[in-house]
Amino acid sequence: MTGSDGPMRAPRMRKPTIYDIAAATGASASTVSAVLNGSWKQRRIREETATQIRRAASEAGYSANLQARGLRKSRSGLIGMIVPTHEDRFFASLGHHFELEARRRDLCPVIVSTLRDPVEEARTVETLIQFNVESIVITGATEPDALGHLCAQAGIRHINVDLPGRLATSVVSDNYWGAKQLTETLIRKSGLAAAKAGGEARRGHVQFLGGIASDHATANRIRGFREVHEALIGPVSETQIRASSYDPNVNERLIRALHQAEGGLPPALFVNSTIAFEGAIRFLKTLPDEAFAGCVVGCYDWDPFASFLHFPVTMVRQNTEGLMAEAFRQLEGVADQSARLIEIRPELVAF
Amino acid sequence: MTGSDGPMRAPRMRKPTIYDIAAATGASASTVSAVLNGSWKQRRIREETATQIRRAASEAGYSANLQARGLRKSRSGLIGMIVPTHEDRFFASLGHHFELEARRRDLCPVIVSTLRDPVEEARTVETLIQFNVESIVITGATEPDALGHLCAQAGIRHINVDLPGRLATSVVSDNYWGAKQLTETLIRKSGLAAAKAGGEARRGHVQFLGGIASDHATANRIRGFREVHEALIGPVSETQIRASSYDPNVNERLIRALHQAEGGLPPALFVNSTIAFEGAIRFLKTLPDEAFAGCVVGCYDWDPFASFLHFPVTMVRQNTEGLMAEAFRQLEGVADQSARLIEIRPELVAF
DNA sequence: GTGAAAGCGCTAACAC
DNA sequence: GTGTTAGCGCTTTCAC
Repeated sequence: MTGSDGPMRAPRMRKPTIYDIAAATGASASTVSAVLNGSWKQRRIREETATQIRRAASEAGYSANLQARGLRKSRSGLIGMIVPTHEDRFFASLGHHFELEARRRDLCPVIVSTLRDPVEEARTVETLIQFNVESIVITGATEPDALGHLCAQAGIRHINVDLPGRLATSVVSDNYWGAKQLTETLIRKSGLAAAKAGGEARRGHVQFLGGIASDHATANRIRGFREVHEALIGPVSETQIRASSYDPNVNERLIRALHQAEGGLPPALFVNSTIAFEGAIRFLKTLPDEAFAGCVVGCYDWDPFASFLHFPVTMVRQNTEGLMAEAFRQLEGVADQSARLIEIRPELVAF
Repeated sequence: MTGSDGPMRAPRMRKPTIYDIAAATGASASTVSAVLNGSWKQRRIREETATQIRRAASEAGYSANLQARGLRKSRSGLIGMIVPTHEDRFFASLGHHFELEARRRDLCPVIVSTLRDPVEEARTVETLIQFNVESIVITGATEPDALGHLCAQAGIRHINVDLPGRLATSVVSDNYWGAKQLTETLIRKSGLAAAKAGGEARRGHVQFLGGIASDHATANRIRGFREVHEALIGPVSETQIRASSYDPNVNERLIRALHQAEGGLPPALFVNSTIAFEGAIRFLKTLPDEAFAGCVVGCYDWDPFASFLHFPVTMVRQNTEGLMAEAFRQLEGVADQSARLIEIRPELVAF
């Protein structure tokens, strides 16, 4: 039993402040502050005083109150990111790289998911601003500009990742390019183009499934899909594109209905996002292996397990590390007023 | 162009404070504060003053400084959680339910991943404490008690989820029970017990792969595995249990080596965690379908895609929602000093 | 080399 | 019903 108020200090006792350390060492609060936060080089403090203070601080279990520091310096050392969900490989990976980049800069990463709910998104951004975060990374927001507006109003640097906005620089995947690559691969593998060239008649057509046609990513993927399809096969009909939702259940129903109406799977299937894919395979797995003989499957987005299904899948793997690295580069760059759009190419992975 | 300093206020201008609103309305700072933070019921403020203040605040784009409020009230309205990674279905799902529970209580959820790095874990918990979070949920920590100690020292309520500690109540999956179920299913499906009973000789044995034998979860799963194995088949040999890492690469090598040494797959394979499974299937997918004829596969943990591989897999799905709900219940309960261990049963999912 | 004092923006007595 | 005042714990001139 030492008389000290050391490491086992009873819970809920007032945490020690610089004043306690000052009193304990006979130094002043400003000296303690300087010693403990590293700003002491400018203050030519005697080595002896410094060590004494540091010892006292560690004995007392002192640890700075970051809210007080933040208030005084009007900075927080926090950097925020909002994502629609963590339960998705793409966003989880973006989050992972966000944390790495943040830590590399001695910032504390705060990621909050908002479930694609505009109200929750706004509330969250508002909260981050109120905590004085240094900057905000906005990913997969339903209304990037509504959030951009909140940030601009508060004078907080921010950047859109994945989905672009007009109020800040945006770093997005090159969805158009990726969709073209994927579509071309699917059509080639399906033999549809060759069949058409040879005058052969083939039942069914290339099907696009999942996502929301009006959102930026899906819109560009559809554009890429359409363009390649038109070049290689011909016009795309309305029913070839079913992009009304990311929801697994909805997409499960869609593919089932499609299968029933057509009496089989389409010769090629372009599934937009692993989330939609998850729904689709719930139905697909009920089919016998033979059902896949005449169907090639592609998925925009990547998942390690999806690469091991009982039929081959070509996937587009987005460059999350590159997206995040570029996002931080932009956040740190000279405040180029113009809201630029930067596109990062994904990678095609075939199995 | 209104003369107002409204929504489009130039970036980086000082954000308005209650004093600005006070000056603009002729009220005092405390009145403004009371009106704007809802604590005004006790202060019987005239409806007229209140609306006037609210209007001025919204015109000025006022939003409270949460660091100042937190400093004054010594609370932050934040609740922290640390996870080893977001790139894993189990932790992503835990995180998701953590956010739901937090929001239901009007707390701002802050999840930080620490990559199973003890140093990063401690630094992160320290930072959360410094921000005065209301409580901390610790999941998948390498050293729960080291973190528990930091929290106890700062008088912060905390709870261990998934991996138990001795310094705080722990809510964990019933790994022992889950492993028994899974092992029993695998042995039954493999026909090993029947073969043994019938005096038949069968090549190979049930293999346990992945995880770290010394960590709590793995240890209990091994215990369950061993117990059922001994009851149904007999003693477990050293080589039947390979639990040295979660790393996909390591486990890919392990299963490959095993396959080579035994000249085929084991009659039953118990893979511990989807992460290890991800590595295992990198090798398994290189094998022809016939290779799986005599091998039944199980995975402790669940992934939607893993349920659609080209061989059937039995999986254990942990009850993340239940774990998190119980964690919050405990955090809110009367500060029962004893560090209890609460186990939540998972669910067996067969495909 | 070090201390005194002001103030970051907010809340909560207490006064009137 | 509303204003005055005193901090919360820290950083930062400025003085000595």
